[in-house]
Amino acid sequence: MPHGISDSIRDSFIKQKKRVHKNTVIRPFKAASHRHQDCLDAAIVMARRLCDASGQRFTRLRQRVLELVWRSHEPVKAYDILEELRDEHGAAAPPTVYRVLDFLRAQGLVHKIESLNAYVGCGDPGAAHSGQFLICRDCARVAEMDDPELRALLRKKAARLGFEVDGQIIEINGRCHECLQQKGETQ
Amino acid sequence: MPHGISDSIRDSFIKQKKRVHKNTVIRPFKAASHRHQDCLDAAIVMARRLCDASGQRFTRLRQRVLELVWRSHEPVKAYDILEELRDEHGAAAPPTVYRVLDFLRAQGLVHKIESLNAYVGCGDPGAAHSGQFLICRDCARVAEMDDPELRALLRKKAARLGFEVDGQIIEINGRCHECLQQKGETQ
DNA sequence: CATGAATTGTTATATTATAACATTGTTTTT
DNA sequence: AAAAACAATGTTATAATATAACAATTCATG
Repeated sequence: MPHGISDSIRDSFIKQKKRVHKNTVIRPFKAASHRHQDCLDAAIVMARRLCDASGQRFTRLRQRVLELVWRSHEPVKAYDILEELRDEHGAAAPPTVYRVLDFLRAQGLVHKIESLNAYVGCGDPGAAHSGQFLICRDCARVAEMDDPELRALLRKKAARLGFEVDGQIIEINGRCHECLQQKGETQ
Repeated sequence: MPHGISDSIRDSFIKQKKRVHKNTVIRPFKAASHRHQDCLDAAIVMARRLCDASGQRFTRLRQRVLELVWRSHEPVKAYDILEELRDEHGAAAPPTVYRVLDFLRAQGLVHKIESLNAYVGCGDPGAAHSGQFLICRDCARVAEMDDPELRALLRKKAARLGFEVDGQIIEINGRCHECLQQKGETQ
């Protein structure tokens, strides 16, 4: 673990590692009050660790794009990242962004939400997985699950047709807890 | 049931209706030898029925686009449809195609495969559903399931997070039975 | 510091989709 | 049947998403 990272981050980091095979929610809907800087910092720390471990270079550009993806819990569009990079950095063209996104996806640090053409940071980049996303139609935030039961059932149902699964895309639309509550209040 | 439709189509039509709530496979991988014209004819008959029933107009253009979507069991791209229309018909621009596809999707006659930006005919357009797709990476064909167990489990898992589901996108990548067999043979 | 490999920059273009308004076709009303 | 109202399609332009191909730079390593 690198120095200079707050205790709360180290704690959540450790908790996250412990929970990997118990808890299927790997990127929850966080309370509005949560300290998002911690999410961001933790994501960067994890990314650096993973890249170091696998001999990949976690360059300034890659870090910056990952930070932009983690700017919030809403999916981020490639061209929004591009615009931000241009503001900061002068040069930047679509391939810059897409290449970095491809890299981050290959490392499991970022997922693409196919139904939105947008990208979210992965809450558990250690384990390879394709993720199961809950997308709130009101606040636009995305939570990620990786539920083994779901994966197993899918595999079983597919197997009935003689189909061998090697990847799944699951994107669930609906309303998150917070938005449901708010809806209740205003009515 | 309209006249002039072959018995085999009527039979499969009836069978399909009977099976709706039993069988979760609503668009199987068909044997290479199947008479695809029957798939196509059945789709058109169903479409006309549904449109008649709901007071929508099943125009020549809409029928033609639906036929093109059903040209095979592989997903079809919007611009491929467009090109075909241009060949046949002279005038045609993107909005022509996208409007018709939107209409067909709204009627439940066609699904979009989000991960491919492509469209497939629905095997059970009567019941509203979002479908669960199996996509073969070798032959590119798509099968559709609508499995209540899967839907229920998803709903349950989402509910644990207080999330209310109102739509799901499930696209499974892998290899279909036929392609797995062929792979076995050649090795 | 030379070399090769990885990364990033640059230019151009492909692919997918929608906005906005004009025209045509079809019912419905009169 | 004419007019009004509405639905469907045509047309032009452009937005949004993504990749190809090649050049320049950076970086680890000998």
